[in-house]
Amino acid sequence: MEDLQKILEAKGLKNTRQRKLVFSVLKAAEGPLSAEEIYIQLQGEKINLSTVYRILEIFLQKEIVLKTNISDQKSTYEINHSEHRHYLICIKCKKVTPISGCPLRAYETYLTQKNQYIILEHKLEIMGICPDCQNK
Amino acid sequence: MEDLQKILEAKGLKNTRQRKLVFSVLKAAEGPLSAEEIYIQLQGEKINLSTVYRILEIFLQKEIVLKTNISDQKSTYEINHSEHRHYLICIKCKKVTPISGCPLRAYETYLTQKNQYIILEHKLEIMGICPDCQNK
DNA sequence: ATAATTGCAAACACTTTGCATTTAT
DNA sequence: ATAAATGCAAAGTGTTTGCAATTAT
Repeated sequence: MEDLQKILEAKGLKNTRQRKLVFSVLKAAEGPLSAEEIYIQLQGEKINLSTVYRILEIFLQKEIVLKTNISDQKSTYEINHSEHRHYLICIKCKKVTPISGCPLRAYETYLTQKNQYIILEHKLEIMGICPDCQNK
Repeated sequence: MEDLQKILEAKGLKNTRQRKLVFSVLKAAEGPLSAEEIYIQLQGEKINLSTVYRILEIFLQKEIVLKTNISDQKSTYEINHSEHRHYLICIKCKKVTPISGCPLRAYETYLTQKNQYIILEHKLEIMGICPDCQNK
């Protein structure tokens, strides 16, 4: 957790109990989590759901987390390992599996040239049926 | 619009005035539209926003449209040209530009083998700054 | 000490739903 | 004639906000 302290300090943010909590939940998570999922994992701790939202918002601004809209309504958040990641999403059990590597670097270069776009980032989500659900 | 009539008939759905309207707006659109954007384009016509939502929902089930969450909150919809598409999204003006071709077919094959996943579909969104906004 | 952060409750934005009425078949 | 679709208003989610109280520096 020393990570966080330095990061926050460097960005002029206070190292509060609630921020540590949210950060630790995200750090331990396998995949992206919604604000509510984080909040639920913190039952017993004194923290408000709106505080979770505010923390995620400021973590996002400071690029400590990434935000995605994998599923329909809820946004989800994950630690921003600068090396970026994509996920396989099982349409049956909703399990989210990280995949290593990104197939799009070369393609981005091509697109930049063709469309005169300055490309900053991309989101890729691949949906399918996971091995477990195939055997049901 | 004869398209729609046949499609609906084949799926046991009624060919209503409202469904024709929503379909025609989507057909004319350059990129994905939110329910509200569709509704706004139909001002003057007698149609309710909740009807737009219901129509989009049933079009989605019947695979007449595709649904995405490009931006934060609102879902957007587009005609399901079976040949699938991806978009460049300008982070400044929010303009959505379709790109031709999909760079992921080969990669999907590779993933299937590596992860034992049955891959059904994917979403790819590429964010950047469009040529117009670069000159501002 | 003081500026930033939090909790709480209330507001907001997007979407869904129940039910009576209308419409396409 | 009848089952499906719509309009309307009300309820449901997920998220944001104003303000007073608390907390990290």
